[in-house]
Amino acid sequence: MAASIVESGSIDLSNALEDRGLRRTAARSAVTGRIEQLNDAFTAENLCRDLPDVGRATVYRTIRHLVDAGALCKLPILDGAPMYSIARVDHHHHTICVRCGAVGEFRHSTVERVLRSLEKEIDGDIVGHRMEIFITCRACLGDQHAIKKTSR
Amino acid sequence: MAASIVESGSIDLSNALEDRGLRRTAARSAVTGRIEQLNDAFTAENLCRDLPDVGRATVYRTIRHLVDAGALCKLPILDGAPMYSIARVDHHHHTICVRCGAVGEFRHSTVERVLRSLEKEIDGDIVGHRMEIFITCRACLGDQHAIKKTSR
DNA sequence: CTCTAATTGATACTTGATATCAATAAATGT
DNA sequence: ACATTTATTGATATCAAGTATCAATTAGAG
Ligand SMILES: [Zn+2]
Ligand SMILES: [Zn+2]
Ligand SMILES: [Zn+2]
Ligand SMILES: [Zn+2]
Repeated sequence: MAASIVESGSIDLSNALEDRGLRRTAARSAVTGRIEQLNDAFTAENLCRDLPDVGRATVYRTIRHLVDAGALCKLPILDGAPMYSIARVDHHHHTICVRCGAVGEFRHSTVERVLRSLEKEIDGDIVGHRMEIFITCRACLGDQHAIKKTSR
Repeated sequence: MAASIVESGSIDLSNALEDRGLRRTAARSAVTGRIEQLNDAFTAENLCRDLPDVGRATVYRTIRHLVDAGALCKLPILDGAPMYSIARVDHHHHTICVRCGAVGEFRHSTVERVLRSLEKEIDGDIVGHRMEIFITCRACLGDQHAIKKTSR
């Protein structure tokens, strides 16, 4: 059930696919390899550009498998394409730098406690939640000349 | 500075536009009127369908103005077009029914307290946040035959 | 090595949204 | 009321993100 965990604590992406009964192919290895090489969150188009020899459809399909497997988090961005980041710990939330797009993770038990206390107040059954904190990251605070990494 | 407030506590949409120096036109009144008539969150395409005599560009432009004015909340949905809902109170978060798409609002001071306590932990300056709770709403719990309202 | 089912990727298409720009309508001043 | 100016409109073209199709290829089982 639980996917393989590598030293860093994050899920091994190829194994995550294999665990779902998917074949190990060159195209999928190219995609997972590239994602693991990246340290930051990325968009599907980023990957397509980085991997011109892998078809767009395959890039999108592989990302979808990884999200379904829980190995990638899909972060809806207010305008434009969603970003993806490797899910390094089990349950967490994200920080997103509004200047450079860098994505971080945080865990805070209080967030979950808030949910439990809201259960009374909310007119229905809670089935999930999402929280993002928008920040100006340390790097961007120190660099007045920062440019959006995700060039569009 | 603060936009006009009507009895219900929500912002009057036409006034919100006027407050931004925009002209009061028939097309804009049609859009704001329709939004106020709707009780639920909606997509841009919903409005276009409901208002065939208003050009798509105008519908999208008017929505953008209303979001900029803070009169509408834009809710990024994981797949597909964002939904919009009237901002009824100043600062709040949203519940989204995963079955029917109904959007609600909630306020909880603990959420804001969590943020303050995270300030130490987060590597940068917090500039904003977003939280959504996914629910099965009361109506959907009682109705096994519920159909997604947002037909696609 | 063979066979079968899964996978790939070029292409066409869909959807959501924006840019263009001539025609129209709102505000302003006379 | 009328002329002038400027904002607005909306048909159309275009863009962007992502999916469907499907013949050709390839992985994995036997
Ligand atoms: Zn994550
Ligand atoms: Zn940054
Ligand atoms: Zn519901
Ligand atoms: Zn809040």
